[in-house]
Amino acid sequence: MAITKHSKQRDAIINELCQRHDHPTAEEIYLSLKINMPNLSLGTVYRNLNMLSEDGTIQKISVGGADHFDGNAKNHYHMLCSECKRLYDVAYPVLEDIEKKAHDFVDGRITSHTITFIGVCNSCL
Amino acid sequence: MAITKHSKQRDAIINELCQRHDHPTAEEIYLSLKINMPNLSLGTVYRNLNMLSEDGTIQKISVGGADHFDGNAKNHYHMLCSECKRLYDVAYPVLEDIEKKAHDFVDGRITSHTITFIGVCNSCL
DNA sequence: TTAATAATGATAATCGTTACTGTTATTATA
DNA sequence: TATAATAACAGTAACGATTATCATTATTAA
Repeated sequence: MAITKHSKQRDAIINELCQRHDHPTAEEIYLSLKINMPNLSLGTVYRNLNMLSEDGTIQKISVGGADHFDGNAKNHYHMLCSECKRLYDVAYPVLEDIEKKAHDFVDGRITSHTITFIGVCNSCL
Repeated sequence: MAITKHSKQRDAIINELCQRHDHPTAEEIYLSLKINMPNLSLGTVYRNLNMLSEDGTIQKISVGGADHFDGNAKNHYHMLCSECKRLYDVAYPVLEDIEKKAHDFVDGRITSHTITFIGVCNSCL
């Protein structure tokens, strides 16, 4: 089902996600918002995050364990700390031509790409 | 717990994973092996796949939904078909210097990287 | 050959996520 | 601005993937 009607809950979810840059999980967003919206439902958070990532307003990031969400819809890269499992933005310039170049190595059509660096963040070192 | 003792089950899992190139899930491996090992346990498959991927013998690939496993431990890239969710190898040359280059954009140490192309495979087009 | 214990099979428990259901809020129209 | 249609909601049950537990079996070293 596409988004047609407005809702306070969805506004709050988008707002929360755009204000923080730590790529929270659905449950982390839920816990943050529940303080001021005591009868918010976890299912509502999941439903909205999925709708928003399907229509390209936000990004869903699957790196094992729980999915993370990113309010920045523009393609960019991430680093996953293998110790604390936190996910960081990496401002490495996006490889604009990699999808075109990769076409020769693929049987099909490429629509996007992701790069994830794995390592250990400074607070874990 | 690190691997110390030998087991038929682990041999069979490694063998199965190295013979096929379709990046099966734990359950797919389990179902294949169960034909000739009727009392193989799914937990055994998971336990061994995790141990093997921890010590670098195989790769675990998390792309949403169930984890996939790859008997080729050398770094290489993948394409995920957004239609059928199958995972394909992409023989795009590995960007040997990207981790060094990315270091400037990261607070921490990078140990590896993955690239996943998203698209639609030929059998779905 | 025996003793120590890693690894197993079977199953219960957990975790993240989705589906269901009756109620509420939003929106378009009279 | 009342009414009707229905998207979105809260609460909860169900689900699929994975991990944990535990008694038994297989491997290995002495």
